[in-house]
Amino acid sequence: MQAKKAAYHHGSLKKSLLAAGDLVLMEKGFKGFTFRECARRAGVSHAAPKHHFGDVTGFLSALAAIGFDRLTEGLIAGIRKAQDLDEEFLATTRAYSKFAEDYPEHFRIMFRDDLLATESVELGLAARRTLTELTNVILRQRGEREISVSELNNFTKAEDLLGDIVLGWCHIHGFAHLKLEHQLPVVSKSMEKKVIRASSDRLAQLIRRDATPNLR
Amino acid sequence: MQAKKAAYHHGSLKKSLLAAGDLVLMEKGFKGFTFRECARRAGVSHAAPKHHFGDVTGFLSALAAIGFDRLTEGLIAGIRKAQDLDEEFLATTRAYSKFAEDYPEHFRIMFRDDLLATESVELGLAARRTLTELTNVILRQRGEREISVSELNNFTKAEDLLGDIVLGWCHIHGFAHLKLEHQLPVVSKSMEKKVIRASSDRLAQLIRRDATPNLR
DNA sequence: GTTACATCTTTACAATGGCAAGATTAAAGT
DNA sequence: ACTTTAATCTTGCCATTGTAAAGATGTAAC
Repeated sequence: MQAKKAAYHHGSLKKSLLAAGDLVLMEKGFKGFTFRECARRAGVSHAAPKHHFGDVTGFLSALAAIGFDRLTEGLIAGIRKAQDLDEEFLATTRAYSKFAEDYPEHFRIMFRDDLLATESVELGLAARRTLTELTNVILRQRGEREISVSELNNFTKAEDLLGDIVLGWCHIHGFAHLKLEHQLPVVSKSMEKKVIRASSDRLAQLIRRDATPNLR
Repeated sequence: MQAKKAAYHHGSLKKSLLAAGDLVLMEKGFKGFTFRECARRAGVSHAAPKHHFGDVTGFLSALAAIGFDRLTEGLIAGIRKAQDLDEEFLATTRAYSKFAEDYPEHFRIMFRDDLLATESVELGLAARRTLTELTNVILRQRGEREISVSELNNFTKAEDLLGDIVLGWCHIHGFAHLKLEHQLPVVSKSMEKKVIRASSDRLAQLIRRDATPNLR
């Protein structure tokens, strides 16, 4: 039954290929990531993936979408652990950075516009789910009502809120990215912890301080 | 004389290869970037680059170093245009982002630890020159004395200052990166300008406000 | 039960990075 | 001046890759 026989029609090849690609990305990294290797692991011929993903770009987009979903989950889990609003922004920063640390190769392809099929709705939706989570972090800091994914578009038109989102996300993303690529001028692990706590807290303070007081 | 005859010994192949690689990166992007194409443009055989750069990693590192130097120059030029300290941080953010816009493929390889030879002193120095420039932006905001490249190591040990550098650089880098990869939730160009001005100014204010008052 | 379609394989092709062996030239000894 | 040594570049080679085309196989629709 679930013993994968060598049937001509695989049955769930798309899933198997994604699982294989996910592994290859983690084990061999983007450099060692090849279409053919993924096909080999899925136990099919090297041309099989074409029917499901088109070209490499399409395949990477699907893997990037998985990455975004994993990031979203990581953010939710990290936020849940935060005791109160004071710790939530720092928790978000940490969760975001932890994802980059745990899935560096995913993180890399997720933010590579040139390697992805930007028209992929699947990828777009996954990215929007992540953005919604980040937006809600900011909204809570501002003491405002949270939104759902479907409301995202309307909210990004408010200049005030958009400014806070950019302020927060740029910091969070910048830290995770610079750390991942070893560009941060930090000497020790403990120093890094102190620094990111300090800067996150200061930023959260700033966002809350400038928010309209009557709403919180 | 300077008419490049087909001499067996090119004379300045390293330079020519770098110039070729620079162009290929800009014209064809990282995806179309190949060792052989660069060799072709330089008018040498496909195996010639090996003597000068080893493998692709080494070659990309040299190109990344060029990118960092270009970024450093862009930062200096942008900062010079700023009228006063109030505008300097915003000017830095813009210059950094402008570099990412003008040289997207350079930007991409510059922050790809896995593609570069991290042991390259050339690359390390170029990156440190950029970091020094950014550090000085923060130092000026704090009303403190600027540093030279050689002093960089000592200064990154001060937790207080390091926090401000991380705060500033993460924002600057995060914005440039997210914008380059089209992940910013901005609707219009004008909106983007407003937002980045607002967030940069708020951040600069924060850095200055928390700096020790007696020093400025 | 036949026809259309989706899925997967096989084969082929041009291109790439890296290696090894050889050709050519410059430089350094002597 | 002559030889030797080392640096530089070429040629030829190999395994590997992504993509395309055509064929094989099974599924589903009619």
